[in-house]
Amino acid sequence: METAERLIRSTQQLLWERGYVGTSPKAIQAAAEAGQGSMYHHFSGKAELAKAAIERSGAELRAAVEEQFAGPGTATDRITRYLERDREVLKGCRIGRLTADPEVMADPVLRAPVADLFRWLRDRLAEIIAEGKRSGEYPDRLDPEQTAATIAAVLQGGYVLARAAADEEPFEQAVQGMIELLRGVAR
Amino acid sequence: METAERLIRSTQQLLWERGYVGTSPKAIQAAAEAGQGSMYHHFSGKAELAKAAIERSGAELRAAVEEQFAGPGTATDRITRYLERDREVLKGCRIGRLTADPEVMADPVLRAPVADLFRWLRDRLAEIIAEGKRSGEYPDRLDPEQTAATIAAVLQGGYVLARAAADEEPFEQAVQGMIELLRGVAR
DNA sequence: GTCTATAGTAAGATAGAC
DNA sequence: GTCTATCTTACTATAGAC
Repeated sequence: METAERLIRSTQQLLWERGYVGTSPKAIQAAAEAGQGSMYHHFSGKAELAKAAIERSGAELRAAVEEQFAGPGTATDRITRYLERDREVLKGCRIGRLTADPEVMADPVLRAPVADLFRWLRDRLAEIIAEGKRSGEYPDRLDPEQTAATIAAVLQGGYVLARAAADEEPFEQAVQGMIELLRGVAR
Repeated sequence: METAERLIRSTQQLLWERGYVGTSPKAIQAAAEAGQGSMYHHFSGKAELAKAAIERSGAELRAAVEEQFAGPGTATDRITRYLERDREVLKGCRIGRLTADPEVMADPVLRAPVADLFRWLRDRLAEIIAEGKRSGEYPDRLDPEQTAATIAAVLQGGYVLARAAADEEPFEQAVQGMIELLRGVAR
């Protein structure tokens, strides 16, 4: 693999584990097995590398989610498939964790791909719920945007609860609770 | 105010804004208007100070939540009051954000108060839901622990969505979506 | 493209005077 | 209790040789 690619992937991993503030160029270089000069040849610095890494992670997540949504079944089926997908729960969300990073939030260039991913996810969930309403699966009173935000929030919050407990259980409970509520509202 | 107290409060604030990894002793001293020697006289170092600050924040949050729960009304009323309480949404959760901090998660002493708060919160929510079941407000099939985890997760995830968007709206949507689902399941 | 040398700043803490 | 001096290591980058 080329050096630039190794640098991006190592940065993705480190941002996931330690965030932007907690990740040093030196650590990236070590993980990528690249020298100092090599890193600064390919990227202007930590920020540019992080931008590339965050955008890459966003694109990967989008593709993975789209895969869960794509299959057959009712809206509830498709959302359930997404919610129940295998996840590294205790590692948390690669993109969501960046919202806790002060320097990512302060830099519009770094925050943009984070904002974009969640904007896209909520829109996509709202579409599926709207389809469910049109097909008669969900009642008229169900608000697609609200419900989409609730579903996205349960996942992100589930990670928080699980990491706090150092145990996947709260995540699984939160997700199953959400699925039950969704089934309750569905006909 | 005494120096030790100022140091704790400044640390609470900085942990909230920048996390543990992003907060330096120097920044704490500046915020508390305390000298280097002063800080190291009262606390052994950054970790001990953070421990005190996290425990303090946990106790404060617990008291605030208990206040929302304490009033009159049905289970749904009380949970709704808690969900709709005024919050500094874009600042995120003071305790929840620490689950993104690698050094807090790695240190059992720092993680304990975080784990305790969320354990307590989920238990407390589950109690209220169980009361709602006993009073006939909620159906038998509703699982208190699951639903409690879902509610706690919606709040934590709502913060994540709002910060990503730099806008409180997704938080409000997620919360209202949750309230609607809860009302839907209640009789 | 990659390497080593260099550099200024900050992190996190200790020592000892007052 | 608080202050200043000092220390070691890390952060983040630049410069210039190869």
